[in-house]
Amino acid sequence: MSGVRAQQKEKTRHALIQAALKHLCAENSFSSLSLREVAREAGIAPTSFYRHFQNMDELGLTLVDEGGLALRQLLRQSRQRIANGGSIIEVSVHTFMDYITRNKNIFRLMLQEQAGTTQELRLAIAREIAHFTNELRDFLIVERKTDERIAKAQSDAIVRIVFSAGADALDLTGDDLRKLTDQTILQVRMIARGALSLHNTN
Amino acid sequence: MSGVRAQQKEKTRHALIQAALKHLCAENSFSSLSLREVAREAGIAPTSFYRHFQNMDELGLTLVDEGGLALRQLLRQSRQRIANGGSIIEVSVHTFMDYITRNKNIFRLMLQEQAGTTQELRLAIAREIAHFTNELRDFLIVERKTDERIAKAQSDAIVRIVFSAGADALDLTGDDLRKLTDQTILQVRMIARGALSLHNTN
DNA sequence: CATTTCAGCTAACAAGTGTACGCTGAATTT
DNA sequence: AAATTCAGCGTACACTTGTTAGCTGAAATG
Repeated sequence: MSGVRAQQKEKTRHALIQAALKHLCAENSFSSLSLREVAREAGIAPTSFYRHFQNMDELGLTLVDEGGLALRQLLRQSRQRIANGGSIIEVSVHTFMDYITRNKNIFRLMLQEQAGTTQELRLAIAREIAHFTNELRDFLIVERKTDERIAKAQSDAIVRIVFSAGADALDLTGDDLRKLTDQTILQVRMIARGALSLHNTN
Repeated sequence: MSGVRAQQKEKTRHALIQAALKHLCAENSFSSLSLREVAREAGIAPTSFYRHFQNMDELGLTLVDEGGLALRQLLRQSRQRIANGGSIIEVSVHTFMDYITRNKNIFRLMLQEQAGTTQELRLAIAREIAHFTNELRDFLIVERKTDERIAKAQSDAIVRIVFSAGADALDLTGDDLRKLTDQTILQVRMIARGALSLHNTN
């Protein structure tokens, strides 16, 4: 029942995932990563790859799903920090930037394949982002009593800006990163204020 | 002096550019486009490609530059329409969406390679976007007397949102496209109002 | 008219790719 | 203890890729 065999299989599956992630950087996109490369890095024969994934796209899908999961967990932490008092905007943006700088490769994958070649991957990424947007929208409606149409546009705008800034954050460190983060916070504040203003006048 | 020869060369150079553009769609990214494919489509031998570009990256750079040029020209038109009266926000967003739907492939290229593998291309695209942002920022400072820091954040936010929405617009038509455009206008309004609000209180 | 230039060609290469096929041996099941 | 399963392997095949080297013939130059 312990499953020595299944355990070993899970292990090399993980090795494949790690191998793929390792090769993702500014110079190597996921779509330019070959099955053979991944297999080599993971220490198995190319043909053994098929024991774990039907093709590279399926591996990519797995990466996106795992990345999305990590993101959502972080968001939950973020919401807790807000519940304990603290600016929702500041905390959220900082949380997001932290996530990105600590999971650069997964985020890069999402950025690259968001406009990439494989429809399935594109959809998966769109789904992850929608997840993000919807949670924020619901928060705005329930906690902030925001009008639905406004809340939808507002959450969508915020997510777009934060993701876009996140893309730029990948190549920054230190003071530049701090500046970008501050500007992003300012921008999200703009949206929040603007939404409130439109809310009250319409 | 007429240059029958130079004329012919320019012609096949154009054919190469068109061939590359033709193959850009949701299913074929620029980075997955091979030199041989482009040459085949343009009707020349693979090796003749080198008579025009040193490598594929140089072709990509050319595409980005040409796309950026078209975009800037459109922006100028847009600004004229504003001078003749009309909401700057509405006109600008509509102009942008028009550009995208009419130049889908160039815009796709920019989206795909914005987070792509070739540094030179990435930088070129970043430059084009910065161009966009800077012109808007200057407009805000000069015409709208906006504080510089606010103007910078505001223009940056607007460009981020419009580009991001543009990416989604690529796959939409008819009513969906109209809805997205309307929402984008609303979002830009939010930012404008929020910027004004922050401007007056700080 | 003689010479030079040069866009485009063919042939060829080494390297890398995805994937089909069938084998092996250890883990698992019966 | 015998039978089955199956993760991983090696071999092999048919392609595609970028790039080199050298030729050709028409256009440009003097």
